[in-house]
Amino acid sequence: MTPLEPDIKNDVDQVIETIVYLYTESRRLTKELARRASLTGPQLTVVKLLESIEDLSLSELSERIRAQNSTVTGIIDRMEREGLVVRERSKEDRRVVKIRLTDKGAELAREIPVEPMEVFRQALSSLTKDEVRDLLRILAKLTKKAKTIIRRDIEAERPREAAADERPSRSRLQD
Amino acid sequence: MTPLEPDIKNDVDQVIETIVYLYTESRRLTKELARRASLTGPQLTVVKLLESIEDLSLSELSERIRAQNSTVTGIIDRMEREGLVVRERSKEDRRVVKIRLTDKGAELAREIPVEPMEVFRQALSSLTKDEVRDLLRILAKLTKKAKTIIRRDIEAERPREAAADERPSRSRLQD
DNA sequence: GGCAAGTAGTTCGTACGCGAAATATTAGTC
DNA sequence: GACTAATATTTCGCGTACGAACTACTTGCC
Repeated sequence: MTPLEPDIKNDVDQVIETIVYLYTESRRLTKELARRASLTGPQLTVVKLLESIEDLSLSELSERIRAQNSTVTGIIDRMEREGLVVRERSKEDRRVVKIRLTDKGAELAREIPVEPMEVFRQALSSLTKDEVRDLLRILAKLTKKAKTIIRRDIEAERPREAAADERPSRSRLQD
Repeated sequence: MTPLEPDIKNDVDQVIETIVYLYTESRRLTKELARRASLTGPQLTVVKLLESIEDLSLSELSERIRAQNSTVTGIIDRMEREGLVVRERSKEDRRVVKIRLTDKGAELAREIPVEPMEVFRQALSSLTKDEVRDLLRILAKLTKKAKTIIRRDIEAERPREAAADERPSRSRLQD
């Protein structure tokens, strides 16, 4: 591929810096807003998700908030302890656990008007339609390339010498 | 020409989705690459930072990797335990702790060619120069707006006059 | 000099966040 | 119907990640 020019390298770093900034600040603000309702960031996300969808399995929840099942188990544990949600085993498939808001959790959800990544949404509203389109197009191209790189890189786990053999080397992307 | 269309909301969500995807996948891959050197993601970041700069105080390190001092203390603890870095009290200011790579740490750094956020860098190289410029310009505008929102929102936390009343329960600690 | 205020780093408690292993249940095969 | 593979969730160990409280040291001020 075409190697980067020095000044482009600089722009690239700037782009990375910006994306990291936007992402981390957005998370931080979500956390701050959550704190006012005595919640954590992830808990707020779960509460708002369950408010709109209601009756999600733990796996579905994990997928939505981009976390592993083992992580979500802990989050739900603490929310259950606080009386915000309840676990219910599914009748059709007894392996599945459905998560629902309690009355207390639903009331809390109503009181909090925010959505996760709200900063993004508000900030994006300051862009023109064309800018949003451009942004989306470029980011889409970026994502496509990134997916290729990720796939290649995961498969190239043991490329150098055949000395390594202890790694099963399976790809695990959940997207 | 049409001022507002329903699919703009869709584009906005798409942009958010994409940025989150890029960020989280990039972190995941960094972590994966670090694992091959028996490191964690943050540890890899620290090693590569110290390779290029050498002699950073803990606070400077915290700032660079966008984490709190208390977080970095733990990371350095574990790296010191592994013999990758050493702590050294500064002569000029005995409160300051300088972090340096050991020979083992320096050698490890040399063996690892990656930098954090490497996926971004590689993926961005697939864009044209103009696209990178556009992306940078739009993201800069986005950041500016986001900063305004964040500042406004933080100020709203401590209302100078008693204008807050829609918040029912006072938030306590424990979050 | 002496002391109050500030700064650098650590400690502590809590909550993610992940991967590997364990458990429980369902589906597929003969 | 029993055996096996697959799926959903939990458990466990470890490493971040943060804010509040604490210690050690420095600076500012008199």
